[in-house]
Amino acid sequence: MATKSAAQRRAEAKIVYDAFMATCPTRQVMATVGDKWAGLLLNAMADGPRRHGQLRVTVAGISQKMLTQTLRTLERDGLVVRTVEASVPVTVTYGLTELGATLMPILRALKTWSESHIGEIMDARDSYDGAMATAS
Amino acid sequence: MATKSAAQRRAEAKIVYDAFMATCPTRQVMATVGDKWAGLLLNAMADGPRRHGQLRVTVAGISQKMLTQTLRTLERDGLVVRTVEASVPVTVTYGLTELGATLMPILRALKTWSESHIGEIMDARDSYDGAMATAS
DNA sequence: CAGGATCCCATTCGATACTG
DNA sequence: CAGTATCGAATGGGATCCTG
Repeated sequence: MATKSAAQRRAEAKIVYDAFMATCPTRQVMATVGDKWAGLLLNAMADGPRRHGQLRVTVAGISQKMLTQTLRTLERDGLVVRTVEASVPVTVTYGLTELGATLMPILRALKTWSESHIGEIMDARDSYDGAMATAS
Repeated sequence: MATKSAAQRRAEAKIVYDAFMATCPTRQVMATVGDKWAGLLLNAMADGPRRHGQLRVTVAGISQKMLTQTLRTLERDGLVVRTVEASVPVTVTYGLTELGATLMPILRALKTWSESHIGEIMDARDSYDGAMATAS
C-alpha cells in the first residue's frame, strides 16, 4: 500500500489540477496566448493575413515545426483562420478571426505595458542579481 | 566543414533569437507573466500580501518547488516583494509591488476576456476536433 | 513554517528528411 | 511552397529529503 501512495498522490494531484484547469478560463487562454510563439504569430497577422513562408521569416527564430504546430493550436482555438487557395502551387494564408481580433487590444495593451516598464524590470533584475552577488 | 555547418546554423539561429528576445520587451514580460503559475500567484496576491503557506493552498496543484521558484522570478522582476518578519518562527509574506500593481488591470482584462470568450473557444475546439474525426 | 538540494520523468522544441 | 514524421537534446516540473 505504502508503495502505491506515491503514485496515487501524484495522480490525485493531477486530477485536482486538471479539474482546476478545466474550470479556469483564464488558464486555458493563458496556455495558448502565453505560448512561446503564439503571441508573436498573432502580432504578425494583426495587419492582415500572411502566408506560411512570410510568417516564418517575420517571426525570426521559429522552426518550421513550431510554426505549423502553433498555427494549428491557434486555429483549433478559433483565433486564426487557415485559407487554402487552389492554385499551383497551392497557396495558404493565415489570418485573424473575429474572435482573434477581439483579443488583439489586450495583447497590444500588454505590449504597451511591457515597453513602458521593461526598464523598471531590467533595473529590478540588476539590483536583485547585484544583491545576490554582494550577499556573499 | 559540412559537418560543422549544422551546429553552426543552430548556434547562429539561437544568437538571432536571443538578440530578438533581448530587444523585445513584450516577449520578456510574456515569458514571466505567461508562465504556468505566475499569473495565478499574482492573482492570489491581488487583494493583499499572502504568506507562503497560504499561497500554496490557494493555488491548488502547485508544488513547493515551483511556488518558491516562481516567487523568486517575480521578485527578481520587481513585481513582487518578499517581506520577512523577525518572529519565531519567522514569518514571510509576499505582496505586489507598485510595478506589479500596474500590471493587474491588464491581467484582469485578460481574465475578463477569457471568461467571456471561453465558450467560443470551446466551441471552436469541438468543431475543429469534430472535423478531424469526420475527415477520415 | 519557509525553502534549498537532488533525482527523475514528461513534455517541449529543434534539426533533419521526406511527401503532395 | 506547405506540411508531416521521427529522433534527440534541452527544459520544465514534481516528489522527496534535508536545513534554519
